[in-house]
Amino acid sequence: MSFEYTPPKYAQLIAELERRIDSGEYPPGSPLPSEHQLMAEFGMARPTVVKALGVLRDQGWIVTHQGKGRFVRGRPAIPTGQQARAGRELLDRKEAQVSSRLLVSGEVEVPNRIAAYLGLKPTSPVMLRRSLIEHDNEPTEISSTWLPVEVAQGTALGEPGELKQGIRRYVESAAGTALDHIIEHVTARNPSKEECSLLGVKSSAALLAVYAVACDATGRPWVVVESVLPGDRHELEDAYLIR
Amino acid sequence: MSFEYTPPKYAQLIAELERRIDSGEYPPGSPLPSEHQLMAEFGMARPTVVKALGVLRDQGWIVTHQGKGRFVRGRPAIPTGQQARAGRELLDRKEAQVSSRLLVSGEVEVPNRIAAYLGLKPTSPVMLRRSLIEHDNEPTEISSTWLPVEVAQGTALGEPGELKQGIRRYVESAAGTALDHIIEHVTARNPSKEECSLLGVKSSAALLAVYAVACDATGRPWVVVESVLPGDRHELEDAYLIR
DNA sequence: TTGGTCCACTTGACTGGCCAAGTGGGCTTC
DNA sequence: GAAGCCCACTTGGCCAGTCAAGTGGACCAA
Repeated sequence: MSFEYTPPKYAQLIAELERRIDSGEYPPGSPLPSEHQLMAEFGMARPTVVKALGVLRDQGWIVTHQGKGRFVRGRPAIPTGQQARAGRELLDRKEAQVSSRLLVSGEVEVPNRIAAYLGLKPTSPVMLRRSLIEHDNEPTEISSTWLPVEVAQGTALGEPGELKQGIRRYVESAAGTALDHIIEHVTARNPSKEECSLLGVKSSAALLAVYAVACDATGRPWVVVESVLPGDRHELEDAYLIR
Repeated sequence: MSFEYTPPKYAQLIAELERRIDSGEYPPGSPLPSEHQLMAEFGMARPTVVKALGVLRDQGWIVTHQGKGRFVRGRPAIPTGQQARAGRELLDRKEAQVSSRLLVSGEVEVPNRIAAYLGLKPTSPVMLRRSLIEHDNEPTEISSTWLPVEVAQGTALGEPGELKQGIRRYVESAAGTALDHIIEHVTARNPSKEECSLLGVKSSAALLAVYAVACDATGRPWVVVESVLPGDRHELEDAYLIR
């Protein structure tokens, strides 16, 4: 009895073709072997070859022209859809991973913007957990987590202790459902007095504010994570295919 | 002879299942009909049904559990991967579509940031095309296009006339290759004196600056499009699945 | 030389079938 | 009654083949 894992044939073909493109054996712009040639070389049926090539096309490795063939597009800008979006990183970041100092953890009256994102009335109470994050002993970011008090009850998010997991875990267990998607808002604004002293910037400085609204599959928002960064020290980067 | 277009069977199944999910006939969390049931209902072979369901899974409509079935995930946050990224919109926007006033079109010495993005030496000449864009008779955005003079020669990008197509068309014909991907940088900063008067903001205001670097498949940058927006009037929004 | 036809080659769509693997309920057996 | 086996049902992977549609070069005829 053998317990070895052998990946599916089509996955092996994907890996081999990716390797050849990456190594320069199939340079950008060059045609790939035709379906029949790949069938012969790898001993697969045509649907199997086509399935592998379809994945490579969806991932941006190749383009296809009916009647002509498939052509190498070059190394995808984003390694297989795994781009590090700012909002997702905020949700899954663990407090132990960064040098941070907890500023607030408790109930406050909800600010207008957060109320709009969470679909709450203007004076509702919300749980706020706010930390100052430092890099190289310099304050570089204020991270705030906002969620309705009903959701926060029973979680450790209102406690002063350090969180052992990312925010997403806590919210998903309290919500009883998986978080499905993020709606990200990016804007620029001037700092408040508190932000001036915390970040050590002038009151006329430009701050980059990122709001990540995490929703379940029905579109209901559960939590908002805010990240405030000095604009002169930070830059958001994102890469994607034009298609 | 008939010239009617009939979409492929699998695409018809995709459309029908999307409709049923959207209408609430298949509510979130509920199981989809099994492959055999769909085969019987729509008169398709199994691979055809599976192909349609695979697309729905990739687009985030459903999740699958081997041995159990496929389950509705809810309406995807992003309609079919067609999210409007800021950078792509800048590249394909046509000047006739927006109310704009051309400020600059000609050669200038390259700024440091643009030189870094384009991989040029600090004092190289570059072509700059800059417009002030208005909405509701109010200036709301300064859009600048930067590209190496060698690329700009022979295109209409240096001419004062209105561009008939999006920037991407001009650059692709001059480059002789297709633009493949965009690397987007977002940052916040204070306005220059010129930007103050053009946008009608104070010198302490916070501006949102978006830089879209368009590259070909080999990763070579061809053009940088910069968009400067007052932070208090604009907000970038983006939605994506958590996975 | 020019124009058009034909054909080989490519990918796209689809069928009908096979076996493997995961899940869960019912049945048998102890 | 409880543990374990069996089986029906599900999706995952794969094969052999058919027909349609797009591309481009070879070839032929005017």
